[in-house]
Amino acid sequence: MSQTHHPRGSIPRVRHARPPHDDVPAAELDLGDLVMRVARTLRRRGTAAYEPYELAPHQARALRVVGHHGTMRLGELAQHLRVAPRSVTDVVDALEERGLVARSPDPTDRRAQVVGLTEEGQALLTRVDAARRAEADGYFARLPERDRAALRRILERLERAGEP
Amino acid sequence: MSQTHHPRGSIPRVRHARPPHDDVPAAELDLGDLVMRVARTLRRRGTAAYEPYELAPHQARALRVVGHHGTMRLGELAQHLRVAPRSVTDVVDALEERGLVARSPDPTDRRAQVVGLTEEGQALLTRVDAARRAEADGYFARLPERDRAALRRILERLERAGEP
DNA sequence: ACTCATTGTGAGGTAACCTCATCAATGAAC
DNA sequence: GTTCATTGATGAGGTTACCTCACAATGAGT
Repeated sequence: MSQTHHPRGSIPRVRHARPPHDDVPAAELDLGDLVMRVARTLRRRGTAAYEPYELAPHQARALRVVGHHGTMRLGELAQHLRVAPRSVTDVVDALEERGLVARSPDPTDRRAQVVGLTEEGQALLTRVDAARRAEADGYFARLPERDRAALRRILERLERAGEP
Repeated sequence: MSQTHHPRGSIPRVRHARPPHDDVPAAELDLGDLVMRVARTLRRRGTAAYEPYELAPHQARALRVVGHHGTMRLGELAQHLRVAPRSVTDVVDALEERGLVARSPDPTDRRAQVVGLTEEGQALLTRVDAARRAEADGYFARLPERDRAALRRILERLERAGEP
């Protein structure tokens, strides 16, 4: 039962001793700080939310992208995740080691490889999607629907614009 | 002029070989993903923006908090930054090593210490603030004023609400 | 005096990134 | 057909920004 082998992209221990969080006013913070702050909270919550599945947030994200987008090249995945190509190797390694995704040679280019969900990955994705929805409900539900919509629109606009 | 000693919280090399960033549509992304995405962009830009001062983004943030808030305890700083108390020790170590802040014993409690800006830290803060403003202009300026205000309001609301 | 909580820190660890160098396969140019 | 720059993925190695646990020194309550 005890899975003692934590090969590479594992999630050994997630305890989060209730990070200090009083009600320090968010004054004098600029937009950048605010975003980072929310991101930090999100990462913490995400880590906890995906813990039952033994997925790190980033792994879950990759799983979702591959699942929803369908089989794709590693480089493509990197673009979607907005990280350096090298970085996806690790994520895919971890997911593959758990049998959630599988690499296979790209038939059109023998340098490249494509990643796709396995049966098991597909199954987990379903559950993860549900967890994600619940998680989002738990955090973003603080906002009225209007604000959520506005937030989505604004953030999309921010990231859509050409330059990084 | 080359400061070859990179003691601890140094920033040796920040090259960022133009992270892959085509125009992958932000579809099927939930709010959480979007926030993380923006955060990632911000961190990258922040790293670059603060590079001239040899400050990591987190160090710059701490410097600003201490500067604007005035001398404070380490634990207090942790609360403001929303990180575990242990984590500020490192940040303060790094800043202190560069002579930007100084620890001194808290007169009211001999267990505690307080951090404050040094003369030099004050001077740097001024410049960093300017850089930060310019940086924000470069990124958030994509948004019309209305959206920026909305974003700020929404994010503050999100973080204000009690639980993390 | 005795116990319990709190402050900061040493030790040690993780996730999520990155760059650089390398290697194989491609594809265009000669 | 052979050379050659480019590209896809990865091995090696590094950084930041977090975290937990254990502990010494202090302070506070009984």
